[in-house]
Amino acid sequence: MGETSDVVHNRIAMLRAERGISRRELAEALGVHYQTVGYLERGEYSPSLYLALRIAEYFDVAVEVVFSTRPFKRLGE
Amino acid sequence: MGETSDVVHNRIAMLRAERGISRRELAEALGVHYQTVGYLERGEYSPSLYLALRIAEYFDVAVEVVFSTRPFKRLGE
DNA sequence: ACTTTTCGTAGTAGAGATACTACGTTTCGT
DNA sequence: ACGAAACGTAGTATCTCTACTACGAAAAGT
Repeated sequence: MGETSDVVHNRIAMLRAERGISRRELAEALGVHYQTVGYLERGEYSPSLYLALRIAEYFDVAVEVVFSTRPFKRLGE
Repeated sequence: MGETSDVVHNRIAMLRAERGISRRELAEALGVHYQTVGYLERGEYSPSLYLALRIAEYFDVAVEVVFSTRPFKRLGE
């Protein structure tokens, strides 16, 4: 129904920046189109659960580190 | 592309059994149709990331506790 | 035994996710 | 300054997810 807001926030761009890899590299590692990564980072839509699990796996972190129903805090505080 | 198998396994039915709640109760708490929970439990399809995050939140566990790209181990072993 | 709850199956309809192509813009290396 | 790489926008096509209705079967309550 989308009561509060069915938006999923993500830190893909941050994790990617942190590790210095391009969208194309990430997309290739995940086996998806490089534009798909762009759509995800811009929040145009959120990934399937399957993709989300593999993204977290790729970055070697828990799903909640990459995705959240609520906005992530900024780096300071 | 679905290289290996883009199937997502889940333990929704188990968690529900463990806590003694019905599909309808869970569905209501999540704000989804009660049939949707049935489809998920039977693996007819996997939830959106948004739903998956809220399911994990509802059961108060990490996403990886409920969902996995690989089959869960049985209780013994 | 009967009723109610729970679960499964089936079908339609609409929204969302992904692939893909093509072109424009910004950033980076040298 | 130039070319290349990275990023953004736009559009179409296809598949998946979710809602919803209706009906049947199994389990549980009384």
